[in-house]
Amino acid sequence: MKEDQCEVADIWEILGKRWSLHILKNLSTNGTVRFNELKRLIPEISSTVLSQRLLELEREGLVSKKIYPEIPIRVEYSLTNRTKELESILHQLNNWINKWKMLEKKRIMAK
Amino acid sequence: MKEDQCEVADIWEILGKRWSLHILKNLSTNGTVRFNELKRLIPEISSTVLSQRLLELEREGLVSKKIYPEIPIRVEYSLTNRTKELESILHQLNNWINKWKMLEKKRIMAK
DNA sequence: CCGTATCCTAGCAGATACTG
DNA sequence: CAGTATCTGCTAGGATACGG
Repeated sequence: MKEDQCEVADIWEILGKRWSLHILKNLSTNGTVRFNELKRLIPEISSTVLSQRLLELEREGLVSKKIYPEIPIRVEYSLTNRTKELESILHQLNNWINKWKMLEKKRIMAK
Repeated sequence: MKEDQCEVADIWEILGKRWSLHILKNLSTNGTVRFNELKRLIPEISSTVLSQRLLELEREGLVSKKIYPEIPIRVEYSLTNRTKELESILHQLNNWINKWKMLEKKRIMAK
């Protein structure tokens, strides 16, 4: 009885978490980003959560992490190849939402 | 500064909630479904939560509700036209996940 | 600079019981 | 039948402070 829907639920549990999408989106548009840079790009996020999300995303193979053992240390995050395909899907989702919000506005104005 | 990403996050907050996808999926495959029918299709869900989710989904225009004032009362839920487009996106997402899980398995077996 | 450890809090999930 | 009301955990998220 555990069919495909459950799998979607799995990924949703990762992507559905707060900030996951913000992170992916920022990596998508900025390419390679450092930890604090990311934090500046998403000002409302806390280090704790950003760290957690990145760890999860890395574990799931959605984000790759590169450590440069310099002083001070430098860590760079980017999307993996696998995530590139996801990008297009997210893009579609985005379009869908925008279209839908526009219609929403029209409906309200029409009243 | 509230650009498109924020909108995606919005929708994710709805869809990302527990059971939302299960509900949409069931409506997708069964077409028109009554409250208790839905509850039977998702046995682990409670009335409280099902009711909440349906309300949220309805508010967001993802689900339509039709009330037949019979006795006993009959209420039917179904997807809206707008949600149909979403279906295809979710389907793609599903494919992506499955593909990705297969690769995952292969990697583990290759060890 | 890049995080982890700690503690605190809000809100969600679920069980149960009850109404039009 | 189709819900709402209420109560109780629980845990994800957030603020803060500190360490490699």
